[in-house]
Amino acid sequence: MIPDDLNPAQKEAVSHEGGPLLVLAPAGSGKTRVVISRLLYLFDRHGWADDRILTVTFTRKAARELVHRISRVRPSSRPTWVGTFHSVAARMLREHAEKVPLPREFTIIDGADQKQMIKDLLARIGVSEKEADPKSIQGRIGKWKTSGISPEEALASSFGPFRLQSELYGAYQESLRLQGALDFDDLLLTLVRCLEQNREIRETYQNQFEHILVDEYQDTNALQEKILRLLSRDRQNVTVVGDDDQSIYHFRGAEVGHILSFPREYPGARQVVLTVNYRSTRPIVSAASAMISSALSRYRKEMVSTGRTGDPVLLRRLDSEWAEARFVAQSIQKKVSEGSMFRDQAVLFRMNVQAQPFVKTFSDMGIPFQTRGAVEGFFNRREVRDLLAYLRLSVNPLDLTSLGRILNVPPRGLGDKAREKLEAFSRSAPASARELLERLSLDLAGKSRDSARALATDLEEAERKARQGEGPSAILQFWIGRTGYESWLSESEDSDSGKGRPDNLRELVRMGERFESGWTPQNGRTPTGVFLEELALTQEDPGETGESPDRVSLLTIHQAKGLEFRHVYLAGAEEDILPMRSRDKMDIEEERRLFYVAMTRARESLAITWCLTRQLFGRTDSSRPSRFLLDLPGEVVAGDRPVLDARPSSLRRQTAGAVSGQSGHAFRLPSPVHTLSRNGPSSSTGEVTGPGPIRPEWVGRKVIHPRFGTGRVEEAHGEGGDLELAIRFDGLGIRRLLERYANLRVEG
DNA sequence: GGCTTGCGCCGCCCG
DNA sequence: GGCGCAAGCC
Ligand SMILES: Nc1ncnc2c1ncn2[C@@H]1O[C@H](COP(=O)(O)OP(=O)(O)OP(=O)(O)O)[C@@H](O)[C@H]1O
Repeated sequence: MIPDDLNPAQKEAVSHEGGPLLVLAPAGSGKTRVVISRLLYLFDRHGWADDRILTVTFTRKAARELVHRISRVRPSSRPTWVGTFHSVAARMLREHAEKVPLPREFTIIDGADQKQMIKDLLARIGVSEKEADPKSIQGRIGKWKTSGISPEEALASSFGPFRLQSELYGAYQESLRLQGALDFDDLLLTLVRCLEQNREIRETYQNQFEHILVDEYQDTNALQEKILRLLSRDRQNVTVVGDDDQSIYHFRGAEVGHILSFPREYPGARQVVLTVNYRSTRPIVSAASAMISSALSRYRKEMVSTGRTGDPVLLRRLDSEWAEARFVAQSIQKKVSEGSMFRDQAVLFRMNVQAQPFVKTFSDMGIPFQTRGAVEGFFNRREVRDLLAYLRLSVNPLDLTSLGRILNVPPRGLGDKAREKLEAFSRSAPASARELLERLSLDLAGKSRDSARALATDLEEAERKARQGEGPSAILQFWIGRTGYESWLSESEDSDSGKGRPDNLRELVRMGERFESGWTPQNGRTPTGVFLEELALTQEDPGETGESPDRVSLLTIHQAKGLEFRHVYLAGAEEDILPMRSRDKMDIEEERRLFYVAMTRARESLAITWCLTRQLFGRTDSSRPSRFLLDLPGEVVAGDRPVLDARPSSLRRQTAGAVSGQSGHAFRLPSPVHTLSRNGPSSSTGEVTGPGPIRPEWVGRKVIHPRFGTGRVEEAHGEGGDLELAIRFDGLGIRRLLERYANLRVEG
């Protein structure tokens, strides 16, 4: 019943009875393993049916994986309540749609739809996007929702610039309601309200769930915490598992306080501590422990390795992001030639744009890879979003945002005029898309009239198809045929931006087909409805089988959470990237945790790279090594030294070679106190001069930059190609640039 | 009404 | 370097 190879602490956690349980443990210590074993244990021990335990995972992929692993160990059982808080909420809300009340086929909208709606609302009240930035409004609404603040409450307590935001919040909610739509936060918020207010529904679930397990508990937000409490029986039948050092979603409202105060908040809680990192070799464990031990305000945990030896953590400095990609590509090929698979390896980075050089380089060198960014790119293609809007409308005819999107796409004579009329109708008397279109046709003449009528008829047919259970592929085909979308695309296809658009349509249809072939009927749900929900909740191909082909993974660190790879390459360990400099504030502690999460994904080998220069948004800047590199103990790293060094690169390479040695000779890095942490990266404001000869003759010169315009040199150091200037540009503040890349014109 | 063109704006992390 | 949007032309 309990796997023999678990250690005593793990076994204790798995078999704990009576009262809430917290497993607070470091990376790779087998927390997820404990969740799975405990799930199986509880089913066996108590003979509970498949739907009596709720397991909450952080991603849907983790949920799939968990179900898969369970069915492998015990083919007879297939837990039916496994998912993210969002998907669990969506499911519960649909089960009780009439009582909430919500239309059963409510639409789940993503961030992009959300932004579009806010833009539409701003346009409606005649406020320009300069006066009110849609993105910050979106963010504000999200914060209000996560704090459980209603539009009325927001309005009552806001003043000044927040006034408009809170008014918009109200309008936005009303618009969602009329359209039968929920955004991500609404899924949680609506469920919280429903459970709070409806005792019957609450008790149904409390009775149903004998136990609730939550993985990655450190990254739950306030609403998710409320849901957990509401679903539990007096906070007793709950197991939570997590690591405060791996809390990396503060930016979207997660609060590490939930895990830290669990023992206080959940009466009688038992806490189990795991300390052995089974995942990684000793050097990786040591390096990661050292780097996280400098974190502030953490729950101090021990992390010990199994003693498994391995190569030191390889540090590598490169000239540019292209050199970085080439270096990683070569390392990957080397590992493959030594017997590893491509799928054993992953490249991790802080932000998606960093994937680009890797994508190009890997393609050129014939290295198979997969990126989430490409998938996202696909779903953000205009033609894909258009077609999905048609599909959404077929399932939920109240979805006027989708109607607005496709009203005149392809062009059918329903332009701005028609749109205005439609707006007016829907405001005076809310109605379905079809009703509105019929109404509109009465108000138009000629071709436009016919178009509106035809669209209404088509819509009716599509709705019927969806209701009768036709799958997404058939309905997509129907719309492609009816609208002539494909031929419109090929006609209007201009040289580059239209490339491959028809292919994307076909790919979308194929996705639908794949989904249908794996679809098993669920009570009361239509396949097209489920397809759309899967899409909304994952932004992933719902037809994806879950088998992993032999490809290298290109992932952001956030995406890599909870995963492990034999070989990991952490790219872009640079100031302003990791840690990332954000416009408003930098949460250096969260950045440190990100670095820690990245390192601890590696089982056997870890290489960390940084670049001297990097092209971001079309301009080349000099880059400095991440301050976090200085926290890695010299005994467990090899390779280049992360110091800010302005000497010519030829010289630098010689020195580095002499120090590092190829075969992994350990060396001791200078103590951080005496080097970078005092006058290096932490002073990215630019007052401090970096090493290298100072070049006073440059200071005070006026220069012209092709982008930034005129500026004055404030500081200069370094020679030849490594001459670095700190220039104060009018209105832009100080920028540090390498003279050789900056294309400067010097005046006077 | 529909299409082109040029300009401004941005820059993250996500269910 | 790429996208969305407003202006301006057919
Ligand atoms: N008792 C054990 N003996 C051997 N290997 C184990 C044991 N427990 C866990 N492992 C292995 O250690 C690795 C990490 O386990 P798991 O993913 O469950 O850790 P985790 O604590 O959830 O990690 P993280 O928090 O970093 O995501 C897995 O490969 C797992 O199979």
